Amino acid sequence: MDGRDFGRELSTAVVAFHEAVGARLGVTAVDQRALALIAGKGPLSAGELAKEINLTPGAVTGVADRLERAGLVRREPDPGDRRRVVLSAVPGAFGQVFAGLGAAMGELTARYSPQEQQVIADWVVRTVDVLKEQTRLLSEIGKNAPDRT
Amino acid sequence: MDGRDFGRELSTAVVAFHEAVGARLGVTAVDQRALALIAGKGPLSAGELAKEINLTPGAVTGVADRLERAGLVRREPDPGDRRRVVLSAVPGAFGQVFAGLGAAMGELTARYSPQEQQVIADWVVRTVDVLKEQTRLLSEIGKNAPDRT
DNA sequence: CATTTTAGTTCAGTGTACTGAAATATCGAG
DNA sequence: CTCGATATTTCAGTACACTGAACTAAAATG
Repeated sequence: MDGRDFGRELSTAVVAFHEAVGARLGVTAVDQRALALIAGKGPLSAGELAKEINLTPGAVTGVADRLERAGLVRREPDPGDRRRVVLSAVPGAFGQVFAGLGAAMGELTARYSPQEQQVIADWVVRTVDVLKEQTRLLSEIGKNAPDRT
Repeated sequence: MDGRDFGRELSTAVVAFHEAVGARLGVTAVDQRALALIAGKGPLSAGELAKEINLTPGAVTGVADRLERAGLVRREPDPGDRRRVVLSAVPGAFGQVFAGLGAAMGELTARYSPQEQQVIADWVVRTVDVLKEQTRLLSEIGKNAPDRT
């Protein structure tokens, strides 16, 4: 098993898991990426989110609707500018869905020695960087339409 | 960084990458899971694939159409039973899309010692198992509709 | 052979997420 | 206080994948 196959199996399993989560909660893959952004970068306004995920404002309303209905984000008017709507992740809600996974992963990780955990953490961090870079490349090249007949 | 966060960042990056690939090739997330199945389990008939990914035969025709158009699978009549259509992964085609990723991952993995690679491989395998198990759990529970008002 | 069963495609209908434009509400400048 | 600019929502129209049923072709059964 080399680096390639690592990725293949793992990424298939990850995608399948996300699909299951999405089906369970009634949110799309895009919604989940939006949630990850909100959770990661802190509260975002609808407009900021629209730019980040490259969607029209109208579509973002839909994203926010679904995430709010699933109990994953809160939608609050910005006290400083009441035109704005600030989306923030509901603390713990994300974790609640991923509770089973989080627990299982914690348990799994605990079975490795601290040095081993260090190696794994290092690999994951670097893998994430690689994925981000490759995603960026794909998106840029992807601006030429895929060749169809 | 503990086991939970491993998963979060990594899985977000994986999903984003898959979305980019899908957009580039004009295939859906489901199509990609189908491709992974075909590549992993060897050639499958349309009917077998339908059972595996829980889709109607009609939908599978669409999956096969898109994968074939993207040059990722071949569609050939089964010589032993000419009603059947066998879907097989086009060798290298998958790799061509994932070439950049594969190369980068190979390079990344090579930077670890054999023992470290062993640890990583072990962790990945177990993580895949955990993901599959959690996906299964979600899908089963998910048969109760998500609670909506 | 005739008949039934099985495999896959085609097609009409449905659901859903996206775009683009109009509507609503609030801010900031003069 | 008025007016133009900005943020979000609403809404009609569009695109697309899925279901279920009808259809075509080939195999198995008697």
